[in-house]
Amino acid sequence: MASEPVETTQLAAGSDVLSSPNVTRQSRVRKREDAIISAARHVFTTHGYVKATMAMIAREAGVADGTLYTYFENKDALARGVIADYYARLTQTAKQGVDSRRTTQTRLDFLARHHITSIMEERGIIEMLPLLSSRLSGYSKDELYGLNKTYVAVFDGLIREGRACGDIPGDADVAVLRDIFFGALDYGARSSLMRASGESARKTDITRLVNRLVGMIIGTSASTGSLADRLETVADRIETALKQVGH
Amino acid sequence: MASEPVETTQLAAGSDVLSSPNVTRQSRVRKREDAIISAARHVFTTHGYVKATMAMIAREAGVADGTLYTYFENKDALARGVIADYYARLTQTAKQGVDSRRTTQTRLDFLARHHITSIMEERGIIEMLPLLSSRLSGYSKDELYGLNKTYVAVFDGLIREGRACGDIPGDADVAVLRDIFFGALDYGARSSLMRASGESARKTDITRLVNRLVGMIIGTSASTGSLADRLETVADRIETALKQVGH
DNA sequence: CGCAATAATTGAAGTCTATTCAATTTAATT
DNA sequence: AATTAAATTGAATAGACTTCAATTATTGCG
Repeated sequence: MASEPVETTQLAAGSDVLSSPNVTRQSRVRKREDAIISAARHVFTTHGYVKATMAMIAREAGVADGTLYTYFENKDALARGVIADYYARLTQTAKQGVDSRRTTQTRLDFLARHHITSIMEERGIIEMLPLLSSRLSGYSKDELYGLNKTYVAVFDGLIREGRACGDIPGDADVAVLRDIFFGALDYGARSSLMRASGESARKTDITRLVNRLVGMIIGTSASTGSLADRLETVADRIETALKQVGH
Repeated sequence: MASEPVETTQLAAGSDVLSSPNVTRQSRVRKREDAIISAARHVFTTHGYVKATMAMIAREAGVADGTLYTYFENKDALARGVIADYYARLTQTAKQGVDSRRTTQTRLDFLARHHITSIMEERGIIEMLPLLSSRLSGYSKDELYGLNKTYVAVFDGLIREGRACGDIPGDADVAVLRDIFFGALDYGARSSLMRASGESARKTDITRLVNRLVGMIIGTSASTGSLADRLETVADRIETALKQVGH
């Protein structure tokens, strides 16, 4: 429809990004990617994934709309980029904090506080996760799956170490403890923010939850009722069998 | 641009919805609202909030695009409608199941299983929640906040009753236990689905998590007649499974 | 340094989707 | 049967994501 090549007016595109000597192309590209991710993080957290627009992000990053697409395939990929960056930072600071502490209890305590605090601060980011996790299957191929795995590995290591030196009793599946730990913290973050009470009230919320949680894990007494356990296993099998009959 | 009133061809709009006698307008409207919510639930769960389109929903509900907007203000409101409907059903079945059991242990156990099972089945629905919760403030005015509150009230009541009759030791804040309970179940549902192992593996995941969780709250272990309690749990589950086969 | 080749950037155009609204059909009422 | 009110329709609108041909910037080389 449009016929003539238009007189484009583009002036001084990257005027602020570069201008210092010996910056290689690669370094400038990396810098721009950072700028885009920062802008995206800001826009996503303030407006939410749905209402955030690519135009807003481009404007805040100081680039044209089209430029975003040379760095990220689409809006989805951009959001995933933001989350990936978040996980990287989270894992790094978590490891650091854990390493600088000695006892199992203080380490667990730190990890819990670190997690819930980060979540509450950058809540909008993790909220995008379920949106993006490509409908169930194929998620394990996703980069985010791996990043999440390395993050929670910090917790897993703590548990195993704690067991080895007798600080943590019981033999519950680490996966179960992990679900309880992170699940409670995520949910707790949400509900504390929703109550929307003041800063100090939230502090109290955090302390109560973290203490309880760590206490439960460290003080867990092993229920060794193997007979009962086996009974439930039997129930599992009966249920499965019945369902198969149904179909 | 378009000038002339067009010869519209609309034929037999509600031909399938009505056609029985003494259906009042109100009842037809209610039926149509149900149809829309059902269609929306289906489309939202299969495609996710973002990729689901109003046109898809309208088509599946058997109405014109515009009709959706006489029932729900916009896409957001429609999604909230779906969630509200979900919560209503969830609360009803939860209450019912709890009331039909006697001991604190079996009740808690049922509630946990009921929750995680429902979540896993209709996972896409609750995943929309964070998207819709109007950015923090003002959420307490939201209908969904109230519905969630009445739902978790079932758990709260259980805890208080359990304390009153000595089944649940300790004096931890109920809010903290609630965060741990529902948080662990939500998170556990996600991670079990993500591992995407088979049907029976997921059953085992659920059993492990629920047992641990209930054990932690009740104060655990094989102290007082837990074998008998667990036996009842097993009976519960067999009954439920049998009922499902029946349908 | 000048020039060709390559990479990055741009923004207008294309396409798809949520939402509106005037016209129309259907139900309730007198 | 006629009138009033409600519900429904679907084409039109506006705005968002994404593409791509044209343009600009950067690198490598003689």
